[in-house]
Amino acid sequence: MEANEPGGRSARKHQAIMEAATAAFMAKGYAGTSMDDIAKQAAVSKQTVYKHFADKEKLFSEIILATTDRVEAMIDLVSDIPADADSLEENLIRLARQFLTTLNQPQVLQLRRLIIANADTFPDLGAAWYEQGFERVLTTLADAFQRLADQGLLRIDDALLAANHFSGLLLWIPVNKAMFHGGPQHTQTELDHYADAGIRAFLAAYR
Amino acid sequence: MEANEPGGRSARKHQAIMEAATAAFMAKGYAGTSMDDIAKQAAVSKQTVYKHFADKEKLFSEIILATTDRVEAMIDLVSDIPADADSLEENLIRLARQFLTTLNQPQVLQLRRLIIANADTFPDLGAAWYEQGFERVLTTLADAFQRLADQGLLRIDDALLAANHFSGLLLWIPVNKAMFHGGPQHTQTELDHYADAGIRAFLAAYR
DNA sequence: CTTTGAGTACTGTACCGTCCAGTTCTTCGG
DNA sequence: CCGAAGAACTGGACGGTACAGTACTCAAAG
Repeated sequence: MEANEPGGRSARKHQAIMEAATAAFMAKGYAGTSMDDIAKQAAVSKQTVYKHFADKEKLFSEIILATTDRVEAMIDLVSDIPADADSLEENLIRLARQFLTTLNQPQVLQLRRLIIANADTFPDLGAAWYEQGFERVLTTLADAFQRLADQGLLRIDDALLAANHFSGLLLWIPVNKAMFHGGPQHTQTELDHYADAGIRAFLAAYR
Repeated sequence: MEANEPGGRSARKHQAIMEAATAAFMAKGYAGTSMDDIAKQAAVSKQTVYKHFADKEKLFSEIILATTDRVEAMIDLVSDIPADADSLEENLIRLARQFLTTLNQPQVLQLRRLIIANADTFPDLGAAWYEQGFERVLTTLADAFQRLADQGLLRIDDALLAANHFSGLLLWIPVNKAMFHGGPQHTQTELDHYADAGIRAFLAAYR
């Protein structure tokens, strides 16, 4: 046999189910995805799915919580802003553009929609994802802003509030538009424009 | 006979179905609501429901589109900002507080979630609601800002962008939090705090 | 040889949309 | 004002389908 993936057969099946379920839920939503679909897509018998995950809800929960590790990239992105007075605007614009581009990826938007859509049925899940994903990025960003403030580059009372305003200025419009429409609605050029304008307003308020 | 509601029997039934369906969809989502539920809740036979609405999708569409008239109140709210230099901040804060309070009503949040959750299945519906609800308020707000700018009270290049920034500063955090959790998460005091802080940042950027 | 999985049939349930037989409301001619 | 034609409504049953989760047999991995 091919020892493609490490970690025994069972672990490989587990992985395959996770990946198939993630793709399926993302594409067709919770109610729109059947356990047969997932089993078929994972090239696995339905019995095996139920061996690894008690029921559909458990499977969904694990899928969603497993995605929170994707925020690590965002954390890294916002954690180190160079403390250089001359190039502050330039650096923030670069950060803002990456911020916007990352959060406008179809996968990210789809995940957002998936969680929001099922926040009624899985309130704990939505709350957990908000705290472990959303708020972690915000507090990290707030820390970075606080450092810039300590060095006199920004004028900030409440760093967390500043981080909130930062993301609100950048994200409110494009993310909302994407939420109500099927998917991303903006070209890279438009996103960059939002980023530039947002940073201009942010610096006018906080420098 | 009691002539409770005007318009013949048929019109009354139509109304009852609309109301019951709205309540049911809001509470339990599209997939979670059965046509039998709606009929029962409206005190109407299922046959009658299908007499008035071709199928479940049509019913849902009409329900959602009927809610766009609620934005009239918002339009009125933002359309007339007093052009008084001395009390500009005060007036904007009052506007911001009403803005936030209105959009944090459970019904409004629930409606948002309902539309977002089904934007995959009903893309036209999401787009229509975004344009007729969301964007109408934004353009009205932009017009109001433009008038203030013409009178020298604000310094604005792109009025629509300013309106976007206005709402982003105010709404991003509380609305997002509410989207991921079950319902509203904030006390009136917290909302007012967000409003005050948002306006402070807005005026720092645009006055 | 034991554990795990494949394949598949099966149970029970939920629900959309239709049909029908009988009842109630509305309307309109007389 | 009266009473019949006709439209709308009721209530329940039904067909068809989809799907969560289980049961069971047989093959294969370790």
